[in-house]
Order: sequence, then structure tokens, then C-alpha cells
Amino acid sequence: MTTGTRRRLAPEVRRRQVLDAAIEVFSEEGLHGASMDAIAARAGVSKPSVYAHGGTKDELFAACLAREADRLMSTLTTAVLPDAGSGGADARARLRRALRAFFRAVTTHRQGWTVLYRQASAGEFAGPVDAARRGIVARAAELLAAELGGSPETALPVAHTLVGAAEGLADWWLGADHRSEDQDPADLLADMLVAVVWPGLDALRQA
Amino acid sequence: MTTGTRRRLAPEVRRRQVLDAAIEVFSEEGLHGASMDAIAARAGVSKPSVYAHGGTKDELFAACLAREADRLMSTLTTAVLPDAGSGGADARARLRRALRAFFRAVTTHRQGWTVLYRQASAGEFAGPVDAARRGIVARAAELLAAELGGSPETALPVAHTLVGAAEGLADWWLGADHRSEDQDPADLLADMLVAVVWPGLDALRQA
DNA sequence: TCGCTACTTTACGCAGGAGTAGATACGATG
DNA sequence: CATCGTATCTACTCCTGCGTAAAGTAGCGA
Repeated sequence: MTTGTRRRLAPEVRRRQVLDAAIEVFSEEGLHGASMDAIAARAGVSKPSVYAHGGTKDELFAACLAREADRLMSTLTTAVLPDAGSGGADARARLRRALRAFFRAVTTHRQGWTVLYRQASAGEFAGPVDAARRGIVARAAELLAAELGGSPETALPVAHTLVGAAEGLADWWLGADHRSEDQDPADLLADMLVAVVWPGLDALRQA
Repeated sequence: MTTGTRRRLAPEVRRRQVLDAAIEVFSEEGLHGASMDAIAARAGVSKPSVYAHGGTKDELFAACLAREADRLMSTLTTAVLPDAGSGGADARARLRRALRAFFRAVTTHRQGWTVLYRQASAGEFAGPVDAARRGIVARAAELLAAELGGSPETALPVAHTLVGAAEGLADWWLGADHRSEDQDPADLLADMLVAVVWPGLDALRQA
């Protein structure tokens, strides 16, 4: 039992395993609280393997960040892209759809969300996270401008408000357990948020 | 010049200096990024002095947190307390007043805000920060319930949404420089947020 | 069956930074 | 003016944890 050897796996697969484990540990312990040994243990792999597939701790964290940011961004994009027969018909429905996609992504991959928004928003990785967030806000601003009129620039503060509201609601939902509900949480949350903000947004259209 | 010794100051004064320096450094570097040496240098004091007046690094950080949380909380409380001749007259005005107080506090003490919400929300101090935030949200929920009807419990998600929206807007404002405006930023931001959320909140009253 | 190499164990180097020990000088008080 | 308490300093110790090197083992394609 001196040397236990694992099954050999394709580098790509191992890398995925390491990334998954890293996201778990980072979401629980934070960037500095997590040790490379802990990540190795969680992945069921030795520490040198973590370095081989994930690189430096910072590189590994950055990789986690990038993966989760991409996932979230692509989810939102595909949720909004199929305009189908929108034609500006029901702006409210489009908003609701985008929000539901956001809440679904967050509630489904809550560890990724935690890493991205709770652990990484401070310290040396504030820049990249901010960039990701700004990407989402920018897209929201485009949509708002298209639906409600005005330039994306004008819509920027409104977009920030909207995204902040969604984050606040998501955090609340993730904070306590709401297993009693039988409805899809994403639907529930999207409905709540739309109810609060839509009348105001609609009013902004006239102005 | 082997040993440069500073003027002796009253412990209370030194402690305030150390706390101020600590908040500055923590807001820039984060809890782990900040070194006690850096805090000492910023305070214009030696490291042992920092330990003498601020205690351990964790204690120092906790003290910063407590001070900023108290400041914010008391600001909000006093902004809402003077109901004067409200009598439920203008709920919208009360909401606007509370929001303006929040934005004023945040824009005035932006470093404190940064420490409290960006740096401390992750890691070992998530608990206390969460508690502070929950205090604010709870108060908001009370007010919402009083103004719009319903129980504070029902208003909780709405309160989280509202607070999240305010945070998002504040972050946007603090992110870029908006020195071109001549109006009070707090007024501006409060107006924006009220415009977005008030119609929806008003509609919730009927339901 | 043979080797290539992914993987493991083990051990260590090293840097950064928290926290401390002992020396030093300031300033109030008699 | 002498003295003492203590605020403050310089210079250290020590620990944690990243990152790596060396040496051996075994899966898997040829």
C-alpha cells in the first residue's frame, strides 16, 4: 500500500474533476481559506496532480471564475436570443424569461454562484469578476434600451438596479431553505421581481 | 536616530487613528491582502502599536466592521424615525427619505462601505456581515409591511429585492466617477430607485 | 510483453506575514 | 530636577501553506 495509483484518465477529464473539486472547496472556504491540499483531497487526487492539471492556485481560481462566468453568461444569452415572434410585442415576457434563466442558473449551480459573487468579489480577483458582472449589466442595458426606448447609456443605472435587485433576491433565496415550495423557484422568483419592477419600467417608457 | 519615537497620544486617540488606517487599507487590499505592517505604516505607527490598540488582525477587522455597521444602521434608523406628521400620509416620501439616507451614507463613507460589503462578505466574517445586512433588510420589511399592508414576513423577499437594488445602484455610482453632476448624488440615486420600484410597490398595496 | 507516461508518495525549500520580546524615550508628577 | 509608568520602537521568532523535486508504481497502447 506504499503507492496507490489511480486509474489513468484523459487530461481533459482530470482537469474537469479538479475544477469541480476546486469550485466546491472555494465556495465553502473562500480563496484564501481553501488549501491546495484540501482541493486535492476533494478531487481524490494528489497535490502534484492538482498542479499538473489546474496550475497555480491563482490560475485554478481564475479558471473556476472563467468557467462559471461563461456558464452564466451563455445561459442568459441563449435565454434572450430566441426572440422568436417578439417584434417588441411583449417586453414584459422577455424580461421575465431572462430573469427566470438567471434564477434557474443561480439556484442550479449555487456553488458556482457563491464562488463568483461572494468569494471573488473582493481582493485580487475583483477585476475579472467586475468585468463579468459588467458584461451582464451591459446586455441588460441593451435590452432595456431596446424595449423601453432611450440609449443603453441612459439605461445603465437602471440595469445596475435591476441586476442588483435580482442578486439580492437570489441571495435571499439561497440563504434559507425553501423546500416547501412545489413551484419552480426560478418561476417564483422571476414573478416576484417582475411584479416589483415592471410597473416602474413601464412608466419609464412614457417619460 | 536609532529609535524614532512618536509623540505620545491618548490611547483612545491612537485607537481611532489605527481604526481609520485599518479601514483604508482593508478597503483597498481586502482582509487577507492587507498586512499589519501596511496598516501600521498607513497609521504612521509601528506594528506593535497596532497590536496594542487594535488587537489581533481579526479583532481589528471585526472592530472596523462593527463601527461601519453601526454607523450605517444608526444613519438609517434616524432617517426613518422622525415620522413627524406622516400618519401614513406619503409612503413614497418616506421610502425616498430612507433611500437618500442610505445613499448619502454610502457615498460619504465609501471606504467603510467597501470593507463592509465587498471585502467582508466572504470568508470567516460572512456571519457578522450577514447579520448586519439582515438587520437592515428586516427594518425595510417592517416599513414595507406597515406602508403597503401585509406581514413583515411576506414583505421579506420584497425587502431583499429593494436592498439589493439599492446596493447595485450604489456600486454602479461608486465604480465610475460622476463628478460632473451638480446635484447631490444621494438625491439623484434615490430618485432613480424610487422611479423604478415605486409603481410596483404601489401596485402591491392593492393586491 | 515492453515501454511510455500519468499518477502516486514523501519530503523539502522557501516566502510572506502574524505576533512577540526587549530596549528606548516621552512626559506627567512629586 | 529626578523618577517612574507606559507608549512606542526595532528586530526578531515561528508558523502556515504554496509550490516543487525525486523516486517509485502501474495502467494502457503497441
